[in-house]
Amino acid sequence: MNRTSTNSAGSHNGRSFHVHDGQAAKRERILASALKLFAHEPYQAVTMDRVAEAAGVAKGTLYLYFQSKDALYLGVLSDGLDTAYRTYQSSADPGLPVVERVRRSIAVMVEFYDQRRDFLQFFATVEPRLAEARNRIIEASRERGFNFCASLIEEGIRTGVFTRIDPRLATFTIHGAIRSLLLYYGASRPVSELSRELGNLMLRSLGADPSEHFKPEHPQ
Amino acid sequence: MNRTSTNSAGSHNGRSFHVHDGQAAKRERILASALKLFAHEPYQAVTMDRVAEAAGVAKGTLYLYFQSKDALYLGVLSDGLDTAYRTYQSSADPGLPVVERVRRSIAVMVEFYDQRRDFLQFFATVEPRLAEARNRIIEASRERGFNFCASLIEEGIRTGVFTRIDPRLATFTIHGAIRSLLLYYGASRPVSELSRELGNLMLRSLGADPSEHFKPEHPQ
DNA sequence: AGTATATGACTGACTGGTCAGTATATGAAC
DNA sequence: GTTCATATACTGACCAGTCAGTCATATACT
Repeated sequence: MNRTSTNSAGSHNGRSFHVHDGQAAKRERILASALKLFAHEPYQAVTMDRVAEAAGVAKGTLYLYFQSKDALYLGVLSDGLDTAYRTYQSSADPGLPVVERVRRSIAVMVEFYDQRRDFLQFFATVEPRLAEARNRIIEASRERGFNFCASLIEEGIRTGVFTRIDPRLATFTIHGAIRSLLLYYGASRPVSELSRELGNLMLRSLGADPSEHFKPEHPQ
Repeated sequence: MNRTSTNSAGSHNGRSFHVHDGQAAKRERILASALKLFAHEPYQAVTMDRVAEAAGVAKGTLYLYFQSKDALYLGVLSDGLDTAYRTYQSSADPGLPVVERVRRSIAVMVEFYDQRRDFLQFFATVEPRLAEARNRIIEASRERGFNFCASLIEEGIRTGVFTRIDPRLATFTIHGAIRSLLLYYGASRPVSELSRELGNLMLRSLGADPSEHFKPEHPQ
């Protein structure tokens, strides 16, 4: 299914000029161009010719890196999801109390998608019940993210910080909220502010007093 | 744009057999068939031939009722949104206290989409940044729904039932939560139960004690 | 030379939309 | 109630455009 997965990359060459930048970096360029297009137009409307043009390569080249249009679409998707999950995961700080970790998780995710509007848009309009492969990727990734969040909430319940609620339900609430917040709330308020307020909202919904443990933005 | 809108219908004929059911009812049949297809496959994959086949009419007939494939898609969309908003609106009971009205709104909306999984699926995957017309319909409908909800919350804040939060933010949270709840929560728990718990969750996030005003499911 | 990579004109399949023609309904005239 | 006339609803073979994917050729690199 995938070739050129994570191969060679930088053998021993010294040159990396403007055009001939690369081997596998070109794959990134194609993915980036494709994302930009897919984010603003439906699958159907994005032609391989235009992807090629945007990426600055010939159409045939696309087929050296991706088996098909579908595979390209899928590549964009899994690439983005991987990054998302890595970011999400890496921001976890086991030292902090649960309330803060929840707050932090929300903030990180909001920030992540806020800085990647294209991917957000793209991801928001992926057809869930589509081709099997596509489905499995999303499903799996969603589960990963959800479980991460749900177990956090579970811990909170266990330790008595949160009310006894369905962690899965709460997780969906949080993720749904972030999604619709970023997609539909205009630019009338700065995102960081919204993010904080959303955190409070969510913590309150979990039965925790958000003001209680508040500590203002300890730098890094 | 639309012909056969709400015309003649039943002149004076007595017969209405299985096939020759109708004039404008056929439009509904086409919309229903199209919805079923669009809900499970991307726009691209749904051909007019298959819509025609599913609706039991010839392809040409589709073009008697809809100007184009896009118009058909759009028809499915606005049809569903109209129904949604009407349901939403008609469930409003100005006599109830705010807390109960919020609870009720959530319940009604969850139930509505739960009974219309196809439309939910369809609606969830509509490409937001698509054709202008499509956009305007969704945008307008979303605003209507949001405003309805937001003003409810505003009232709650004014009357001191809710904490001072951004009503718009809270609205997005609620809608996002409903959406992701229905789309991703499996069948492991009955929807009515989830709906109630979600109501409590949301009320708590708004700063109201959900158990306080609780009254068990007054019939009708 | 030989290998890997890139190109872009070409093709074959697909599908939205059309339209000339058929079927059905309505109704008037006898 | 039969016949004919007119209007309306429907049909499906057909066409023209589009586009994913191919491949013979070219170019760069070793």
